[in-house]
Amino acid sequence: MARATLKTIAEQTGFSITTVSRALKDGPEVKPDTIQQVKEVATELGYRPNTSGIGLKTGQTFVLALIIPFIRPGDVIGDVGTLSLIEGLTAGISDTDYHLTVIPRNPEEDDLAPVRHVVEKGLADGVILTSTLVNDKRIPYLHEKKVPFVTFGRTELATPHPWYDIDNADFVYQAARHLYQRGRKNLLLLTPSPEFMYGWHRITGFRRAAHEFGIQIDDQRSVLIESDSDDHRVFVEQACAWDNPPDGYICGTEVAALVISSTLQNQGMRPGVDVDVVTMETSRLAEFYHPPMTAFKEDLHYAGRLLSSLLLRALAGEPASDLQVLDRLTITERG
Amino acid sequence: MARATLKTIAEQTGFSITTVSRALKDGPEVKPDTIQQVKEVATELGYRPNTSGIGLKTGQTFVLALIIPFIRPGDVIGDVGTLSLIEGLTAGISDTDYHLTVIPRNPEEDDLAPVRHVVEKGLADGVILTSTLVNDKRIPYLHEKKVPFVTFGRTELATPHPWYDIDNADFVYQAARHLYQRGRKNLLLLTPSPEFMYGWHRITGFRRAAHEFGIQIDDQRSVLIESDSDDHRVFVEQACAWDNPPDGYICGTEVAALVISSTLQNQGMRPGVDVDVVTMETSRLAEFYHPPMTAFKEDLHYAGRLLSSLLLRALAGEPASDLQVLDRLTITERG
DNA sequence: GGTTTAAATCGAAACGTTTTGGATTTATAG
DNA sequence: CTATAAATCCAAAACGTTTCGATTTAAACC
Repeated sequence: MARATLKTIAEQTGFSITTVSRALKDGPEVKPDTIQQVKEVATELGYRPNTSGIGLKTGQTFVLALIIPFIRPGDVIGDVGTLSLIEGLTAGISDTDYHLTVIPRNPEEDDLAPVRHVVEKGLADGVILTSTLVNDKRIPYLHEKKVPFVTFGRTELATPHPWYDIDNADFVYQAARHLYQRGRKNLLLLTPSPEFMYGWHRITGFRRAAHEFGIQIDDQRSVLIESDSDDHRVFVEQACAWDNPPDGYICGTEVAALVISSTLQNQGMRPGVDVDVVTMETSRLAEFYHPPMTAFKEDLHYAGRLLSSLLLRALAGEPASDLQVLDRLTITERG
Repeated sequence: MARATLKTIAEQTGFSITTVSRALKDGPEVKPDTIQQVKEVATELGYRPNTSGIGLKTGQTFVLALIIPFIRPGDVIGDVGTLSLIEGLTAGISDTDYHLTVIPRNPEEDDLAPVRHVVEKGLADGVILTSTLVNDKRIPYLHEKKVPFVTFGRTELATPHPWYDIDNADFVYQAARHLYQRGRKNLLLLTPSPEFMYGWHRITGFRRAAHEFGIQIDDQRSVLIESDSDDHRVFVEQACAWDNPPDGYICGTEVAALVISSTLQNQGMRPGVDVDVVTMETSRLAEFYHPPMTAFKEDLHYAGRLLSSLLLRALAGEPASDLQVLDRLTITERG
C-alpha cells in the first residue's frame, strides 16, 4: 500500500491540496473546522510528509550535522562520552523528521574546514559544534551564512548564540577545594589549552580555589596543557622526580585520569595515600579503577537531548538569548 | 550564486536536460563525445545532484542507518568501539551522497523493532546491523522487504547476505592456547550468549583449545555468559571462593576485562602472578591497566570503512556472495 | 438589493530529477 | 538512391510539496 500524500488526504476530505497543506500546519487562512477534519484524516491514513518533496521545494535537508574530532593516533581511545552524546542527540530528534549525521573532523586540519564543507555542500539544516574556542571563528562564519547551530560550550563572542555548557570553572573549583581540604597542597591541573573556552574556565576555577586557600600556583608546575596520553605519561614520570612533586591531580576525563593513575603507580606512588586523583567522567569507568576514583559525572545523554532540542528551537526561529543553558556538576567521592 | 542543476548544464552545453541526465550516468543512449562534453561542464560548474530531486523521483533517501544497542543502565560505559565504527562508516561514504544516521536500539525491546521502524517509515536506503544472532529474524525480514543491508557478524541462515566478521572462534582459540601455554589450567571464558553468532563462535574456539590441551571444561564453571558489569563483579567475587578458582580469564572487551581485573585485585588475586586476564580490545586502554593486559586488537575504524563499502556495493546490486569478508586478530602480549 | 470587505478555498506553477514515448538524425543494407 | 535499422537526442509528465495569485463564499455596510 502506497504511502499517503497530500493528494490522498485531499481526495478523502474533498479539499484541495493547498488547503490540506495549510491545514496541517495550522495556517491562519483555513478555518478551524477544516483543520480538525484534515488532521483527523491525516492521522487516520498515517500521513507522514515526504521529506524529499519538502526538501525540493524549500531547500531543507532534514539533516543535522554533528561535527566531532577524530580519534588521533596518540589517543588511547576516542572520547568515551561521544557515543552517549550521539545517543542523546538522536533521542532528542527521534519524533521529528530530522536525521543526525556525524561529520568527523581531522584534528590536523583547520577548525573551519568541516563546517565550511557542510555549509557549502548544503549538507545540513543545522550544525552542532563541540570544543568551542574562546574566540571561535566557526561562529561568525555560521552567523554570516545564516546557518542555525548550537554549541556544546560557550564562547567569548559578542553576538549571542545558542549553547549548552557545564560550569567548568565550578568543576575545577570544587575539585581543587576537595583536594585542599584533604590536605593536598601541590595540585596539578591537567587541562585543555586556555584557547578552548572550557580550558580557560577550568584554569579560572583553579586559580579561584588556590587563592581562597592562600596557595600560590606556579603555571609551569601546576598546570599541564593536555596533549596525548603518551605525553601525559612522560610528564608524570618527570614530575614524580621533582623535589616537590604534585600530590593531587585534576583531570578532565576518566581516561586521562587512568593514564595518570597508572603512571603514578608505576612510579611507586600510591593513589589514595601519597597522591589523589580526581576527574570529570562521562561513564562509570572510574568506579572500577584501582583504587576507585573520586569524580564529577557529566551526563552526555542528557546533554545531547538538550542540544538537539535547542537546535530545533533555533531552527524554528527562537532567539538565541532564550537558548542558553548552563549546568553544574556534583562530586561523587570514592575510595 | 545558486547551485548548478541539470538545467544549467543543459543551457551551457546546448543539450537537453534528458541528455545531460543520461550523460552523467554514462547512459548507453548518448554518444561518448557528448558524455565527455557534459561531464566537463558539470565538473567545471561544480555540479552536485540535488538529492531531494532524485529522492522525490526515485524514492531514494540517501540515508544509511546504523542500528546499535543503547547503553544500558548497568553498563559501565557504552561500547567504546562504536565511535570508531561510526567514524569508519562515515569515512567510507564521505565521497558519496549518502549520510549515516544512527538508530539507537533499546536492548529491552524487540530486536526487530528498530529495523521495522526504519523500513516502514522509509528512513533509509540501506541498513547496517551489528550483534547478529545465530538465527537472526532481522535478516529474513530485510530480505523479504528487499532492503539492502550488511551485517557486522555472520549468521547461520541459508540465504547468503553481505557481512563482515572477525574470526571469533580463532580469537578465543588463540587466547586459550596462550593461557594454557603459560601453565594456566582453569580458564574462564566470559562470552555473550551462544544465541549470538559471535558467542557461539567463541565457545567453539574455547572447546577446540581445551580439547587440544586435553582439558575437560565444565560449562557451569568455565563459561560465564555476559550480562552487565555489576553481575560480573559478583561472579568473580564468588569464583574466587571456589576451591579451584579460575586462573585465566578470557574477556570480549577491555572494559569487561577491567572490571574482572579490578575485582580480582579486590579479592587479593594478583593479575600477572596468580591469574591472567586476556581480552579483545578496540582501544589502547588496556595498555594502561595495572598491570597492562595482553589483548587482541580489533580495528573498528577499518571495520566501519569495509562495512560501508560492502553496503554501497550491495546497493549497487552486487550479489551477496561477493560481499563477505572474514578477518583474523593477532595477539599483543603485555605485562 | 447591491456594493464592499473579509474569510475561506482553490488552481497552477515551481523546485530538480528520472523516464516514457517519440522524434530526428545517422549509418547500413539493398 | 531508397528503405530500414540503429544511434542519438528531446519534450513532457511525474514524484510531493509550498505558495502566489485568483476565485468563491460569507458577512457587513449603506
